[in-house]
Amino acid sequence: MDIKRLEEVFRQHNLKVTPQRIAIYQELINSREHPSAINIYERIKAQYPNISLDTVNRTLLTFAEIGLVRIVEGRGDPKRFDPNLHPHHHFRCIKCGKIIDFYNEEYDALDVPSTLKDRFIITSKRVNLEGICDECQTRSD
Amino acid sequence: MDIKRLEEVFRQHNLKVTPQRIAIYQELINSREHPSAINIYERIKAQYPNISLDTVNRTLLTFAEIGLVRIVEGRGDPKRFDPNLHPHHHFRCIKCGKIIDFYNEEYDALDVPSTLKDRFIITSKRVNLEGICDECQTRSD
DNA sequence: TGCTAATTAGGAGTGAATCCTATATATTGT
DNA sequence: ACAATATATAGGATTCACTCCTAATTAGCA
Repeated sequence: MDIKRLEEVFRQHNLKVTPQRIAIYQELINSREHPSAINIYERIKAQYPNISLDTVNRTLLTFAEIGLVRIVEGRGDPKRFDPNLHPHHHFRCIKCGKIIDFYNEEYDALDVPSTLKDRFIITSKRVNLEGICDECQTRSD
Repeated sequence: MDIKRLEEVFRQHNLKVTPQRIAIYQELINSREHPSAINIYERIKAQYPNISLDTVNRTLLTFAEIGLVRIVEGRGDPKRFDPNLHPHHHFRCIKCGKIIDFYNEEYDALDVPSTLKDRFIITSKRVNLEGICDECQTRSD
C-alpha cells in the first residue's frame, strides 16, 4: 500500500493524516518479523526522537480497529503486529519467538462447523502452528 | 484426572505433592472458562487465604511445562490456561473474551505443509476462530 | 524423627500498556 | 492565507500482569 492509498484509508475513517501515523505504518511494513509496539518505537526514534511510546501503541491499536493491521495470536507476551492482510497462517518458534507467515489454500478453504456458524458471527479463522525453528534446532543451548 | 493420578504425574516429574498444587489444578478443571492466574488466585483464596499470586503463577507455568495444561493463544492480555488435553480448537469472542472449546475431526486431521515439516519441528497445530458470541450479539451495548 | 532440597509467602522490582493533561497540529470554513 | 476547533501528541504517572528475591516452611527421604 503506497502513501497515497494509506492517507485515503485514514480519511475514510476520519483519522487525521499525521507524520507519526505514516511513519509507524511504514516501519511496520518494512519489517518482516511481526514487531511489537516497543520494537517500532525504538526504530522510529531515529527519525522522530520525541515520539512517545503511547503514540505508537495507540496508533497500532487504531490501525487494528480499522483493519489495517492484525494483532498476532500468541501467549500473553507483548502484542505483535502484522500488516499482511492476505489470507495466511503463522508458525511460531517456541524457543526464539520468531513468527513465520505461510500460505496454504487447504487451510484457507476450511469450513467452519455449522454448530458454530449458526451460533456465532465468525470474523477470523487461522491455523496456528508451533514448534522449533531450524535455527533453534542447530543452536547449541 | 483424579487426585491419585495427578500425584503420580507430579512424582513422575520430580515435583513434590503440595496442597497448593493440587488445589490449583482442581480449581482449573472445575472451571470451564479458561481462567487466568489471577482468576484462580482469587478463587483459591477462600480455601488458602495466604496463598501468593506468585505460587499460582509459578505452578501454572510448571503445569504447562510438563504438559498438564496449555496456555491458550490470545492477543497479549493475561495468560489463560486450559486443562483440556484432548485435541480441540477454540472460538474466542472478541467482545467479551469468552473462549469456547470445540471438537472437529477435519481440523485435527489437517496436514502440515511439507515445506514447514522439513524445516521445523511442529509441536502444536490449532485452528483458532474469532468472532462475536451469541450473548454479545443480543446484548444491547 | 531429623535432614535436605524443594517449595512457598510476601514484598520488591520489571516490562508492557494505558491513562491523564497540557501543548501542538491537521483540517475546515472564511 | 488565516483563524477556529476538534484531534492527536508528548511526557509523565499509573495500572496491570507478571517475575524476582529471600527468609521461612514443608515434603520426602534416611
